[in-house]
Amino acid sequence: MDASPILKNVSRHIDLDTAEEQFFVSLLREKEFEKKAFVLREQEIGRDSIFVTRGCLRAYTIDHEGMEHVLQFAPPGWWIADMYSLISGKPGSLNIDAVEDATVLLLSREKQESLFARVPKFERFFRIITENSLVASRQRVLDNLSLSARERFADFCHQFPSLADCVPQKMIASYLGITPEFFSKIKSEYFRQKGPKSGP
Amino acid sequence: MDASPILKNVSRHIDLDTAEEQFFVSLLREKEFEKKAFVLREQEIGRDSIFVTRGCLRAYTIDHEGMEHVLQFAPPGWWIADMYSLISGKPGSLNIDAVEDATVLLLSREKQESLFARVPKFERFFRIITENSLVASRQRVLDNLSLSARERFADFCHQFPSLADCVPQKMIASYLGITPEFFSKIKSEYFRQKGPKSGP
DNA sequence: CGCGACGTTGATTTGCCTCAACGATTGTGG
DNA sequence: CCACAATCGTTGAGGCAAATCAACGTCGCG
Repeated sequence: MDASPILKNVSRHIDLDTAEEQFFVSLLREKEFEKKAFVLREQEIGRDSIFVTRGCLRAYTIDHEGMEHVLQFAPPGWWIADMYSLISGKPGSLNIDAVEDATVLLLSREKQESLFARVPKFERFFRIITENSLVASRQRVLDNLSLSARERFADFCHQFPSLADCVPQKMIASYLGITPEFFSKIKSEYFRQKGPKSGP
Repeated sequence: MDASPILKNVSRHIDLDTAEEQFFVSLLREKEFEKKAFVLREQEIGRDSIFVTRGCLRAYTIDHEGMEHVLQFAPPGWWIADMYSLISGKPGSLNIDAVEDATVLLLSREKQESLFARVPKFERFFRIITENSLVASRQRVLDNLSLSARERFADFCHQFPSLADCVPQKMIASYLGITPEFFSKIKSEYFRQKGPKSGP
């Protein structure tokens, strides 16, 4: 298991000595998923925080009409989880699957608690990344309230320029809250005046 | 200053001895705001986490067309802040003002850090309430993606039955992402078949 | 009392959805 | 390695949910 990506991620917010690093890594399980494989299904209990080292995951719900709604994409270096299920211990409503073949590191809630007990700094680490996620999620709420579909599309292109390469359009459309058909129309209109693959 | 509401709030997630309680309370500043007074304006730096003990605050942005978009209401017992500004130290885009006369307790980021240093349990407390906020915010994103205006309205009525009493309709409309006019139409249609103020 | 903010209601418009038909690409079993 | 199906993306015609615009009633407050 190559733990360097996750150690680099952790070191963005806290400093660990070698013993702490080793203890942390000893709690992780590495797992691989093929494209379209489920990491977590709705109604299951999500017991793990998931860190992606290769490929891309996605979290989404299915509504009463069978439509998918994408909550999050997780490319390498990102954390993903059904946090409702994780903190309540109850069945969640999120599906998490692999957009493309992926490798992840899993940290169960149980092991996370023992990590907090032995290396309290991690309490700080997870507080900080949760704060950052909250800022991003709230910004997304505001974007949905205040921006048109075209504006949200343009924002997405700037915020995640690389995701379009590995994620099907219909999933991005779903993330933006529009239909695949309308996404296609917006996109062609957008690149008509910007030139395909950006300007000068 | 009556610190019992905030101590009760804290005790939901961590246990404090008397010395810890006293130290925590010593870091708080109490402040009052009249209806419509600003707690924080956009472009200012939000240095405080805000706990409401009386009245009601609201956080919102103003878009390029001058329209307000409500991100959050904070009745008594709720925390509110411009977390982007709080954690980055940069000017934020949120306005926070009083929907009605309010009393709040302020904890500056600086004092919060000294609190973490002296009583590490608070690192845990804020991690947990941030996790809960994140769950709620993500659920709201999903609601905006998957529900109609009518469904969001009905959800809001169940989730915050008491807010309608102290918050003007146009602010609730803004929170739900609809116009005041359409809110009015939905509302009359909703109560036509449920009876005003709910059934038996 | 009179003014301004708020809420209501109706007529009209519009951004985005639905439905349908059609290429392009992917992938899969023979 | 190819035939075929399945999935995906594109394009157009028509429809609907919610916005906009406008007029009017009501309430709180100076």
